[in-house]
This record gives sequence, structure tokens and C-alpha cells, in this order.
Amino acid sequence: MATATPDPAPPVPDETTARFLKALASEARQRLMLLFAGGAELSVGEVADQLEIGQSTASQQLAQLKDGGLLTSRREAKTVYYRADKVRIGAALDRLRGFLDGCC
Amino acid sequence: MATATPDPAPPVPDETTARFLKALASEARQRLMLLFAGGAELSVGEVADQLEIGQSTASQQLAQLKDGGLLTSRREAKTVYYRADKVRIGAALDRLRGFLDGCC
DNA sequence: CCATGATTTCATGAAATGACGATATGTGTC
DNA sequence: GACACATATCGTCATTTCATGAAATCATGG
Repeated sequence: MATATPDPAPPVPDETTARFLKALASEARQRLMLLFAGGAELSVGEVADQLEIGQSTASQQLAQLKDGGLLTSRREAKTVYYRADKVRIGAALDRLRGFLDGCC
Repeated sequence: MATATPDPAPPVPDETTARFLKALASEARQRLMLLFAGGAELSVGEVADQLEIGQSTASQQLAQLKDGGLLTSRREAKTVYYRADKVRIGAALDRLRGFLDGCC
């Protein structure tokens, strides 16, 4: 049997969805996501170069997108490669649709 | 035949989608959207009361959500009623899905 | 273990956002 | 037109976000 408080059904877009939205809500990060079109895999430095932004800026934006569930990273020796996380992105969109359905 | 520059294919989530995301990317506005669950129709004052925020704040947030395509408004005498815009919300989600599909 | 290359974390200012009260606009009533 | 009520706009301030360079961390090669 299920526990006493199974799933209180998140009263608001759950934390995960909220972070997803926040991650996407910046034009800079939207541009950044475009670099990953077609499943491209890019290092932090490559992103910084292509967007002509500081390397630390790129790192932080990538981290936020990862936190928002849009990107994953893997480390290969010294360099960290990011790419889009199709699965979690799809899931986030489903949750968003669900929220907005139930809500509107 | 098509024109010389038919549809440059929006290089980034188009303006409309960007505004949609920005509108949703605030916890305050997410809470606000919840008030419109089930197709509820609320005046600015009602929203301000229920959320315990200033009247001008409510007005501004509602305007931004409307600008983002999440709400519509109609005026009835002195009071303005807002409600969720199912159609445009659905369309925005479709565009978003499209962007993220093509992008990731 | 030290040096190097790549990334992350930190501290700092600049710019954008959020909330508010006060004021202006719009709508209907007398 | 003067008035009252609801909403919208404006000016302001506190908070948050964005981008940066400097310093710290991490992984590898000598």
C-alpha cells in the first residue's frame, strides 16, 4: 500500500519545472541552447568562443541550463562536454503542459 | 514560386515564444496563473486580494502574462476580467516543443 | 610533486526585475 | 461636469540577475 502522504500533487509548477522555465527565460541562454542543435556536443571553451562571451560566463550559464534539466555534461580528461538532454527536456515539457492544462 | 526571402526561419525562439517564457519564469506569476485554474475569470482587484499584493503590482503582472500570451482580458463596465488563453498557451507550447526538438 | 590546461567558484559592478505608493486614465452615475 | 470606482501608468527603491576578471579546483603529463 502507498504511504500516508503519497503525492500531495505539487501546488505549483514543481521545483524542477520552475528551474526549467527560469533556465530558458533568458535570451542569452536561449541563444546558447541553439548551439546544441542536432545533438552537438561542445566544451565550455567552445561555447564561450562561439558566443564571444567570457569563459566563466559560459560556465555559469551552462551550469544553470544543466540545473534546469536542459543539458547534461560528461568529463573527458580536462575538458567538460555538454549536450542537450532530450529525455529531461521532453519530460519538462510534458509537466509544463500538464500544469497549464490543469491550470487553464 | 516563393518570394526571395520567404521565411528566414526564426533564428531563436521567436519573440512571441520568448515573451511567453519570460512571463512564466517568475514564481510570483506562476502562482498568479494558478488562480485561473479551471477557467476562472478574475478581476485585477480579486487577484490582488487573493495574493495579498498591491493593486498596481497585480495589474502589472497580469499585463505581462497577457503580453506573454497566457491571459486575455475583457472589460465589463469598470472592471477588467482576466482569464487564461487556452488557445495561445497551447500554441506557445507547440512552438516551444518545436524549437527544442529542432534544437536538441 | 610541480606545471599546465580546462573548468568552476568567488567577488564585484552594471543592468534588469519586482513591488510599492501616488497619480493618471477610463467608465458609469448623478 | 463633478464624483466614485476600477484599472493602468509612473517614479522610486530594494532585490535579483548578468557578465566579468581573479583566484581556486580538478585532471593529466612530465
